[in-house]
Amino acid sequence: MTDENGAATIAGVGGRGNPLIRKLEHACPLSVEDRAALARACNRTRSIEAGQDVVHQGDPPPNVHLVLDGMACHYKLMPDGARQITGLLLPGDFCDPHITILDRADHTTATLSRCTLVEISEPVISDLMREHPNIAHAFWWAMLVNEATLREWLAGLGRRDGKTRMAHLFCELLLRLQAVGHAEGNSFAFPATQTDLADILGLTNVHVNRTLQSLRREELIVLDRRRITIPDVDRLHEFCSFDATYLQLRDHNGGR
Amino acid sequence: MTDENGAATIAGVGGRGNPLIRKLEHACPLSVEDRAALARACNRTRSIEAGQDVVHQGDPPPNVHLVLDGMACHYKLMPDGARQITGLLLPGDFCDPHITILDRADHTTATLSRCTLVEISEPVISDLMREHPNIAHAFWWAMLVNEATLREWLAGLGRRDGKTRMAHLFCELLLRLQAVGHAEGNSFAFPATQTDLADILGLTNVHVNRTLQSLRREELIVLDRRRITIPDVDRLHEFCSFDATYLQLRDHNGGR
DNA sequence: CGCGTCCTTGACACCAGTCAAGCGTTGTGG
DNA sequence: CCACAACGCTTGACTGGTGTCAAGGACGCG
Repeated sequence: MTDENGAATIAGVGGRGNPLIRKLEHACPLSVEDRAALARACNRTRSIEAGQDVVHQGDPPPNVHLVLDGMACHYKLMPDGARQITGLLLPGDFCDPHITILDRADHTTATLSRCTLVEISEPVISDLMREHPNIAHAFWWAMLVNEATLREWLAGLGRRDGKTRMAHLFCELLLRLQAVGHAEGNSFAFPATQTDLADILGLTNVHVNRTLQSLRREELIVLDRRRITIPDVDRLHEFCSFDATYLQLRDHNGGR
Repeated sequence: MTDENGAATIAGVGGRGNPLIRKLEHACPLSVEDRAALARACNRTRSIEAGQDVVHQGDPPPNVHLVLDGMACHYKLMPDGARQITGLLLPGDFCDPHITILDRADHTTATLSRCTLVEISEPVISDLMREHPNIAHAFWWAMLVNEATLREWLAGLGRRDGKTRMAHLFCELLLRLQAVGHAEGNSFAFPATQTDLADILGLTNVHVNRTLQSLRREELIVLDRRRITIPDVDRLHEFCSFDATYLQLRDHNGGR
């Protein structure tokens, strides 16, 4: 389970490349000390392959997991075996820092691609928040953005059809990945399978396939070898009435 | 806007009848001082009639609103005018205590029935949390339960059909209302219209009507003059595979 | 080369949406 | 006291977005 390409990764997460730092700087400016403390908390990474459960529904809540690279998710299993993904964890994302307050997890955390993770214990989180007010503020901010995203997804499942729902998701992913420097222009890696996508959107894999084709036919997206490119971002935004307010991102790539 | 039957209400919220205190005691036991501090924060109530917006989507985040009586909700308006309710506020519920971190609200808060509300300013919240560790803990708990509920609703919209979705909602409401002493046995007031219910469940009012009839026909619920009675709770739970874990309630009516 | 996983396609069924009309209750004002 | 409007509830006929089932194709991996 230890990281194979460890050296490169560790070098990466210490500097400006650390997606956690990039993400939190959308909340408020961080001092050099803040950044150093965050980098220190990220020094023990591990790599997990795709499709692995990290925390099981019903388990007592474990340490906080942070994604440094790859794509993970939270999901719930319905009694009939259906799966609903309730959140995507992109680089820089972590599950609730105070999750340990609860008795048991209400959902499972799993990887959708090979992931580089960091596990941070509750005391370390608490120390970070106590000694670095900016970090405390940023953690709060991240938690509130998580919740706002949950509401946006809920509204989408309730009131959008499959096609706009999917388009909306791609708009969100592009922005979130750009915010942590994991997009290249208007394209980003999308390692999830169509079945995963179906479990995000509340559809079936068959219908996802058709919807995807429809979006491609209209050239709203390009999907090639698990990479999504959005040829005309404005057009896609207009198509699904995307409003990024809920993500609470500052001017992208701006920092501070 | 001031409370008309003010005296009675204020007397009520000071004692054990205060739904906020009853709710938070599901998180951890509260001392006499904790309870007194909470009661003090609730001393200025106001009454608002049904169907009024309290905080508008896009407004800068205002004070924290707490519901003492009645039913309110968070909703989002879709570009085509459709409404999706993303959360129900029952007695004892409040919107995120740290909402003021964000620039602007991503959703609207509105009443579904005549409501008794309390507005608490951010500094008061901060003081409460600083000087009463139990209250701080309980606020965290409440926020995490909110989020877990959001996930449960999301899973329902994605992976349950209309009938079980509705049944599941009624199971949740019964438990939440029992937890704050606003249910009578297995029945509770449900002031929302069928259109409101549709906006909660992601359905149309027409379909809600049919679904409701179906549940009544099978005697899973009784609905009479805006009051819902559940004749056989176990049967309803089984019907929709209800698992109350996400609500994180201690033994009901137990306290501590 | 053979197997597994994922993607693709077609035919058909059904849950839920749309449109439209009618009914009941409540509240209001002439 | 009745007329009338407003609102919420109910019903029917029809449509359509998605699900289901089933089969085959493409690709990667051992």
